[in-house]
Order: sequence, then C-alpha cells, then structure tokens
Amino acid sequence: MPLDKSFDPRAVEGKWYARWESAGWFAADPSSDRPAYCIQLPPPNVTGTLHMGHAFQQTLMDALIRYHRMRGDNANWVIGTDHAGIATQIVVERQLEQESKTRHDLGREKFVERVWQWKQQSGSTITRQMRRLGASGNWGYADTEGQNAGYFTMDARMSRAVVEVFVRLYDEGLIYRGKRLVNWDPVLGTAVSDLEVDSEEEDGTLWEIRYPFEDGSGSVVVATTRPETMLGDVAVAVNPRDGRYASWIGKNVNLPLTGRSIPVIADDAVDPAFGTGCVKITPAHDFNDWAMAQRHRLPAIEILTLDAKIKGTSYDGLDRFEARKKVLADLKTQHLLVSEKPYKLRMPRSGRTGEIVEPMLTDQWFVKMDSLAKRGLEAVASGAVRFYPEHWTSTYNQWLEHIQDWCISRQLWWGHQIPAWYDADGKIYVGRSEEEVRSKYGVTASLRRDPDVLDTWFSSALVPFSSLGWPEKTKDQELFLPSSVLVTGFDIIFFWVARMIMMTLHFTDKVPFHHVYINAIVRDAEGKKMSKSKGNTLDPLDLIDGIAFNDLLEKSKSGLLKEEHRSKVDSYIRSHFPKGIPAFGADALRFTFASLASFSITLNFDLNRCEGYRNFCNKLWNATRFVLMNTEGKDCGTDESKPVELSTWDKWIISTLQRTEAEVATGFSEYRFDNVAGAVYRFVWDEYCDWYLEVAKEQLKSPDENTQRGTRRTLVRVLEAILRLAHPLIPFITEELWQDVAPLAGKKGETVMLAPYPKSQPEKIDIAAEREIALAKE
RNA sequence: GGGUGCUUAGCUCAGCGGUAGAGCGCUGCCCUUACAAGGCAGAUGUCGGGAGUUCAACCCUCUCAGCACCCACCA
Repeated sequence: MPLDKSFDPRAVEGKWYARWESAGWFAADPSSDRPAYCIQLPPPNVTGTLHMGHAFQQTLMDALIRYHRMRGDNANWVIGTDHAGIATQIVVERQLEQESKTRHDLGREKFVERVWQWKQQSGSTITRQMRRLGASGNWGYADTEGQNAGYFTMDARMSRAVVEVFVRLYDEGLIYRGKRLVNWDPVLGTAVSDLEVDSEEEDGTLWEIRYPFEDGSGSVVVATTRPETMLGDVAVAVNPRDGRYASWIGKNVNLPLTGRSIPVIADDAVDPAFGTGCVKITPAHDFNDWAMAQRHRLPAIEILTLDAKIKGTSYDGLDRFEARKKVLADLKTQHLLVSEKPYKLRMPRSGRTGEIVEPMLTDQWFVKMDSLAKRGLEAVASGAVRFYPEHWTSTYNQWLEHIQDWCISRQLWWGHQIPAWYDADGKIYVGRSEEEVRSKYGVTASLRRDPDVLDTWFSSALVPFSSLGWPEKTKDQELFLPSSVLVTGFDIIFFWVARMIMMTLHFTDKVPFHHVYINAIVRDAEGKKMSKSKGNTLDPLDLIDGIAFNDLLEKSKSGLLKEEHRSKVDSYIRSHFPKGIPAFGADALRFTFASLASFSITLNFDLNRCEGYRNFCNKLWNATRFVLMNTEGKDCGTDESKPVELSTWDKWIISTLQRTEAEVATGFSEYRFDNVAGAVYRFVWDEYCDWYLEVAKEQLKSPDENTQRGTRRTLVRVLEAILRLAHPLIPFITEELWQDVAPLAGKKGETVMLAPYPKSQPEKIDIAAEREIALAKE
C-alpha cells in the first residue's frame, strides 16, 4: 500500500508509542553485562503540566537514551515525580480558599490526605504528556505506586531513604537544630532557604530619623528603609574611622517612641559614605545587624510575630506596613523625621509566594555544609564530574566556595516530616521511628514529634541513589550509579545539582553522574522570557496537535485575573497567532529543539523553525514514498550472490553517509544536538534528496540489470540507515517508515528503536567518488 | 562589589588562524507523477568600536561600548 502523499503525524504517533511501551522496550535489563547508560530525569512537580522547558530537556534526554539503546547499551532512563512541598501545598490551600476554608480548619492529617487526593487526581498529567513527546522513559522502574510513572519522592521507598539520610547526618553531627535568624515567609508561615529568596530592585524610600542623645547634647541621624524596625533597635553604629562621629562612640541615645536607652557603637561594617554614616541596629530582624550584634554582644529584641505583626510595644498587633505608617506619623509629630527620599532597594521576596521575606529568629534545622561542599568542589576539580558547557563550572565553584549552612526545615504540612521527637523538657531525640528512639535512648515518657517537614530539595538531593534502592545494597546501584549524564537547567545548579553531588558522594562515595549538560532556557522567538501574563507561553502539546485561534485565545487568557494582562495577552495572540497554531507533530517539535540546542544560554523558540522541520519530516516521508514506489516488489540486491553495478553516484552517497554518521557520533559525544540535527538534515535534504534521488531516477532507467539492482540496493540501504540514524531525534516517523523500508534492505527486527545504530565505516569512504561528484555538481 | 555569557545576512543562530555559513524571510521563474510542507535561479553582511600579536584575525590579546544573566549583608 503506497504511503499517503504527505506526512500526517497524527496517524502514526499514537500507535507507535503504545506499541513500544507495551512491548517493554523502554526497560533496562537488570541482569545484563552490557555497558550501562543511565539518565536521571529531573523529577517534575507531580501536579504540574509540561512546559516548553520540560519538552526541550526531555527531547534531549530521550535522544541520548535512544541513541545509546540502539548502540547496544543497557539504557535506563530513570523517571520520577517530585512532591514539590511548597508549590503543591499552596495549590491545595488555594482550593480550600475557594471553599472559604484554611488548612487549619481541616487539621494536619485531613489536609495531608487532601493533598494526596489532589496528587492522585492530577499526578498523571505530566507523565502522560511526556509520552506524547515520545519519551522512552523506564516507567515501570522504581514504580512503587503501580502508576507507571516511576518513583514519587514521597512514596514509601523514597521516604525511607530520606529518613535514613537525616538520621545518619544527625548522628554524624552534620545536621543540627538551633535558633537562628532565617528568611521567613510570613504568609506561608515557614522558613525558606537563602536560595528561595529572590531580590529584585524596587522603588522604596530612604528615611532619615533623629535619635536624641540622652544627655541632651544633640542628636544622631540614622538612615533606614524600614523605619518600623526601630522599635527593635539596640544600638546605633558608626564607622570607627569616621572623624565626624568619633566623640559620640560610647554615648547613649534615647530611642524615640520607646524611651529605651541604646548605645552608639563603632563597627567597620558601617559605610561612612552611605546615608548619614549612622546605622540603626535591629539584630532580631536584619542579617547584618544580627552579625554586628554578635560582635558587640548586644541583645536581640524581637518586635514581630511570625505573621509579621508588631508585638511588645504600643504598636502591638499592627501589621508591619501599617506600623510603618504609624511610626512615621508619630516621628513626624515629634519632629524627629529629618527627611524622606525616594530610593531604589532590593526587596527580598519569597520565591514561591512573592511575599516580602522577614528575617526572623526561629528554631530551625540546618545541614552543615563546609565539609560536604569541599568534596563537591573536589569532584568537579578532578574531572569526576564535568559540566557541558564547561563555563558553568565557575558558577558551581563560586557558590560552593561561599556556601552557608542549609536551612532544611519548613513549617509546612506537605512533605517528609522530620524524624525528631522531643520530651517534656525539650530534649531532642532523632531516629528512624518513635520505637527506635525509645529503645535507643531508653525513653518511656511521652514524646512529641517535630511538626516540621523537610525542604523538598532535601529529598531531591538523594534521587541519584535513593531511586536505585538505597539504603539497601542493590545491583542497580552497581550498574546505574554514577549515571551517565544529568540534563538540567542552570537555574537549579545550586538547588539540585550541587546538592546531589554532595549527598551522593557522602553516602555512596560515588559521584551521582559523570556529566552535567546544562541546557538552554527556552524563550519566545524574540528572546523574551515566556510568561503567562505576556501570553507568549507555548504549550508543547499545542505544537504537536495544533490549536485553533479561538481555543488558543481562550486558553491563554484563562486564569489571568488582571484586566491589563488579559488585554495584553489578547493582542499578543491576535498579532502572533492570527490563525492559531498548526499541528507540527512531536517529531518536528523534537527536531526543532535539537536543532536549536547549541551551547548558548537561551533558546529562542521560533515557530518558523518548527514549520521548517515539519517540512523536513515531510521531505523524509516523500523520499521514502519515492523509494518504496521504485523498489517494492523489485530486486533490491538483497541476494548478495547476484552482481550489482555501483555507479560513482552510488559510491558517493554511501561515502557521504559514512561522513554523516561520524558527524552525528561526534555531535552526540559533545552534546551538540544542533550539530547532530544539522548533519542529518543536510544529508537527507541536500545530498540524498536533492542529488541522489534525482540521479537514481536516471539510473533506474538504465538497460543494465546490474545497475538497476545496484541503484535500488543503494536507495533502500542508505534510506534504511538514515531512518536509524535519525530515530533518536524523530522516533515516530522513522519507526513508521522503517517498518516498510527495513525488509527491502534485508533488515529484520520488530522495531527501529532496537536496531543497531549506524556506525561510520571508514573503508566505505571513497575519496575518488567524492571528488568526482563534487566536480559533477559544479 | 564579585562572576558568567553574548554582540556575524531583515529575523533566529552556527562557525573556523588562511577566499563569510544555515534555517526562516525576501526577489524571479516553474503545479517537471516522491514532496508547492516542493524545485531551480538569485540578492543580502567593512562578522559591535578601537588598538595589538601574526605572512594572514570574524576567530588570539588588550581596551571601549552595549545587552543579558547569576551571586553578595550597603542601612
């Protein structure tokens, strides 16, 4: 049956994915002694949906996995999803909000139950979408929940590893608990780590406030962006070398609005050139001030509650921003407000909620980082772990060289609860379970478990070994640890990559992976960040399936609350997608990603490119159509005993194929997917289609049987090799076509995905033929 | 303040110490039975500015300018 006149991705994609998966061809072989090739998927948020960044990243991983699988490696793409503590908890809390409830109305147990329900309900979305992309993940591996979605970071098996790691680190003195100043999200009511705080420049005000000397001899003027914190001031600091103020050091000022007496102290950290050169010191609510207070043995006076309301003064109960207004007004009436100037400052906001973070003195759990970081640095310095592109090494090093202890406790309900218990005196007991704690420490009195959960990244850091069955000794750890390459975004080098390296080294003495490929960030065609409020986000599924204009418009605006965003998105869609988006198919999308995957930091996704590569798929389809029309049912030279006559053109295309195969191999080994795609593209279009097929048309008219046979043989053999060569990038179309082409080329096998990958054979390079054809082309 | 990357055709990007490349777009002609999602022909760039090294620089060095990003406690 002849092929359709043009390639229709819809007609082939669905059937082949189902076939591959049900045949079990994605699975690794745990008993094989073939070389292992393993990739750990950065586990996406279990309740998330696939975005362009995922699709890009996963295309590259799938290409690598398919390439190595075809090369005969024991390929294992370990898949899983992440419980995404804060993000997921927020989603469910918003749902509750719709019902006018808070999580406290439900209580912890019921709330967590509710999150699990949400997870069960929406948890399969992203893995379903990955399948549409053709991702040949090892779905059944580490799949404790029977959903063919790999591991889940909160499933029993993964959780066990988390507890084990926590207990061991605690016993080794690498985890400690203490009262520290931490970044606090007052709306979520939890600590967040340094990394989870983003500060952007914003418009603020710099106020100057007068603090009179106690002895009536004048006053000090301090500059501040946060006047309300003066309620917690314990000192005013000046630089010891600042001549203007030398005589003030040691004197006391009367802290306005409170009547407290506080000293003027000297500290090098004060910049004489900034503001007035005098700084108010609020140790309980500022990191700098805290450090300074430590140096001068000053007390910390807490003036904020955990929900950021003033406490312990006459402003009691006022929200921090209300308090600011009132403090300023009161200072004004007392003529103590000297000036008020607009000022740009960096506002620290919680990464998840956008709320202004408040440094807050609280009891938290920390991981001591210095020794772990040292090993992490060594692993990269020695080349045991290598970054692609290499320049990311400096980013990694810089962070590890200045690392702070990691605050791992979160005051949330969704996550791994910390395995620590307290007795009535507040004494801490850490163990794998309450039973273990009781027997280990001989405790009989009542114990209360620490209510906090762990930072989501704590469990993510363990994935390279926890997904392979740790703490048990497993064959899989021998085979698949270290994994071959980690493909991920630069934004999580600190959050995740560095922590995996440190944790995996610490617990297994192995690096988690040999290579780290840092992929580009996907932007829109103009290089702008994709964001929902701009309307320039693309849904990978819409590129595969296509979407009508009206549906796209509605979809892009859904969930947008602000009218200004809605109208902006409206006009963006109207101008950029007046006809919606045509269906390009998964192969075209994948090929586009690969083609754009150079080593640059951003990938500007251009729909026109995608269209070009859909055309490429169509070209391949039609080339196959031509070959089939001319070879099916005819003698293609499968019988080696029959003589064939190969023309210079035949020898040339075979020779050029060898070069292309070598180019592809180099591209894969360097993670230059753009070069892989480019080599395939040029060979198929510029050489095979534009030249060889045209020449073959003539050769097939030759009266000589042997020439005809040789031409047909070359046509099908080269095409069959092309299909295998291109399969890692465009799996669906190549599988569909290979089924028809392979038998003509004398190849057997159920699927192209397990056929051997073409390997360049230098002996088939024919320089004379190449030279001759180069001339002929001119 | 520290660090990283970028600046090449209208757009998005490759590139190499030795005569400037791709895709898309553009111009003209072709519905020639594999493909109009196509074919053939064609136009387009003092490779950000300046200086240096070299027989030779888009590529190496220095410097200036602009853009982007990351980290950091200037109130």
